[in-house]
Amino acid sequence: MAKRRTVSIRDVARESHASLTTVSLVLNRREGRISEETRNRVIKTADRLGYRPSRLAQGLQSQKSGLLAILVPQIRHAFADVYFGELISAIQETAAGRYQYKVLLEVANQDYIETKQYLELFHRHYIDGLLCLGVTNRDTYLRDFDHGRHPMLVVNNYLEDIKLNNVLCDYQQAGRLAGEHLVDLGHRKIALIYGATEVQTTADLRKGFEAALNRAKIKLPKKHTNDGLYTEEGGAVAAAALMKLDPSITAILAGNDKMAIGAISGLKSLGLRVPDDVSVVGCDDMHQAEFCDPPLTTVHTPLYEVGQRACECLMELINGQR
Amino acid sequence: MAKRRTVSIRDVARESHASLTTVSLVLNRREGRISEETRNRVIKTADRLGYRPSRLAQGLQSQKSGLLAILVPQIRHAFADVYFGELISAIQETAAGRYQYKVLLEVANQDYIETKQYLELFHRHYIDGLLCLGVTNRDTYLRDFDHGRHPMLVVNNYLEDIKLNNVLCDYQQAGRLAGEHLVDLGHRKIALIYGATEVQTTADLRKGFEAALNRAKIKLPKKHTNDGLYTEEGGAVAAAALMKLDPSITAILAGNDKMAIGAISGLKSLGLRVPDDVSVVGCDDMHQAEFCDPPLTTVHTPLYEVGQRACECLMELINGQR
DNA sequence: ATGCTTAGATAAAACCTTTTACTAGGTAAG
DNA sequence: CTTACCTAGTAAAAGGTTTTATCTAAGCAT
Repeated sequence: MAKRRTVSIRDVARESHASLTTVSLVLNRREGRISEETRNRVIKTADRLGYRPSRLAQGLQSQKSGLLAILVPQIRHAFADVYFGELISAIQETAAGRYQYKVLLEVANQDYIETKQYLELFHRHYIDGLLCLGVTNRDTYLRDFDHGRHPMLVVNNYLEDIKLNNVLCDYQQAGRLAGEHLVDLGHRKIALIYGATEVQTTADLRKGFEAALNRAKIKLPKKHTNDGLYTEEGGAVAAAALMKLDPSITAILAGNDKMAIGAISGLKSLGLRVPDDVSVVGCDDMHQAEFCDPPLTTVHTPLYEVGQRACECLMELINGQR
Repeated sequence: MAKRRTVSIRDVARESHASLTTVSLVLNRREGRISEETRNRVIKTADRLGYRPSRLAQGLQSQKSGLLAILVPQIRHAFADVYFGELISAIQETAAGRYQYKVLLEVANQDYIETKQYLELFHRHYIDGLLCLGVTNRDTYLRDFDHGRHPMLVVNNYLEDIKLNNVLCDYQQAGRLAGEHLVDLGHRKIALIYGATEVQTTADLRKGFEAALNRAKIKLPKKHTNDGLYTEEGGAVAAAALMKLDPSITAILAGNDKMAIGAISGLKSLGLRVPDDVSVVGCDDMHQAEFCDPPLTTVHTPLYEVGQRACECLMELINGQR
């Protein structure tokens, strides 16, 4: 590995018989200060030497790292989850495409939270902004951000008692749409498999769903709801338990597509046919849903747009706009 | 937003009546050079002031960014893909846990490749190492790395004519296992839905698969193979086309689970029953596979381990070991 | 008293940029 | 002729760390 020293702005200055300042001004295209002749000479030299400004030095000077981080909870192989993946794709593409920002990946495990790594990220000038995904009410550590000193944003969720910036889609409406759909199909005994009670958007989904049912004079009693843990396994177990409790159920809304897929699998292993015996509706519109048997009916939530918008908002915060 | 200047090592030095050097030595626990008394004084002051060394300054000094990048191809919403997600999870966890390295996300779109951003990443000292995912033979731009000056690694793939470092699992064996399994079940008319011909590991899978069939005196003629584009849609179309060409096929191996799921969906919409009429075997062992109807038989490829190992190898390259 | 060693500490250089404040030389206005 | 201003350019500071080379005072042997 050849120990070739990296060419610095100093080298360009020397070789083009100009000062550091001049080179910097030319390369950052501050117009009007430098003569055409000098400009060309500098650019040519920089090209010849293959000069590339060091991001580290630039960052040190500007106190900006040009990086933002995405913080996801520690679930089993977090990034293999389609929900997070969709958001991450949106954020990465927006950050790279529109803002020349790069995206860092962080997982909030036990130790990470205890040692407050998420603050360290800012203090040590690793990042300029932070996006939090998959936030629940248990994530009280986010209170550390409520003074609003660091640009950060909660994506597709919010916390009841901590005031933070957030971008999300309307889960109440999603719940309402799903409810109306099932009612229109003539169902009267309808159940809900929710994700986790500590997630506000789940509460919203339920609220919208229940409101739609109530409008059709249908109740959503406790025995018609169950926790599916946001996983396929959980969905399967929850669906089976629901049917055992009340075999007359004819429709189920699941809080996300993973649980819906699990629920279908669980129902089938009970010998029930989907959708003939029980209808299942999901939520998220995963690409996979289309290839299930039967193709899953699902409420579209514009995750990609949410990610995009979140990234834009974060960049505004970073640039000091509201 | 309070304009509170960040506390630097200089402040710690002043407040603890010691020199910059002393503070630096203490904080980097170079043993033996500093008296116990001074050490304690410095540590206490640093604590009191809440001093945090700036990663940018450290990086500038050490010429290390403490970052590695993962480069994925530009497919539709790249990160919402379970295959990449699994690898990324493994890499992120290994990098953060064992090496205190952070992980950057990069997508290789047209413009990215044309402007050689992947080289820029190194030249501008953004990253110390690079992991390339989803590489195909068309990615000839990787030739830029063949002088081995920059620590980089191709993950779970390799290129025939460019010599690069890589870590991968044995797809020939995966193919062989799948082949033997289907032969053992008594199938004689067996088809293959491959991912993309330009991917070496796909070629390996096919080689192993064909070898296993040949050993049982079964041929794999051209009309028994088809391209599934690595997607669910592709798998569905490919499966339908195969059955149209030769309705006597009774088993299909798909190069990954997404295509397998698509194939099942395609077969069902032709009115065929799975597995009664046609068996389908996938490859990758996606978590989802278990909840398909019927539960998908799939060859386990140790993606998590591959990601882990890749990260370890990359760190060795970064640290100058082979 | 002189020289040698060592522990403890430090000044200064290096890493690479950007920005601020300044200079010299010229032109236009009063 | 003086003042003001413009142009093209530069020196130096600032940003925050680590490392190298140097310094000082004390202890000890000669």
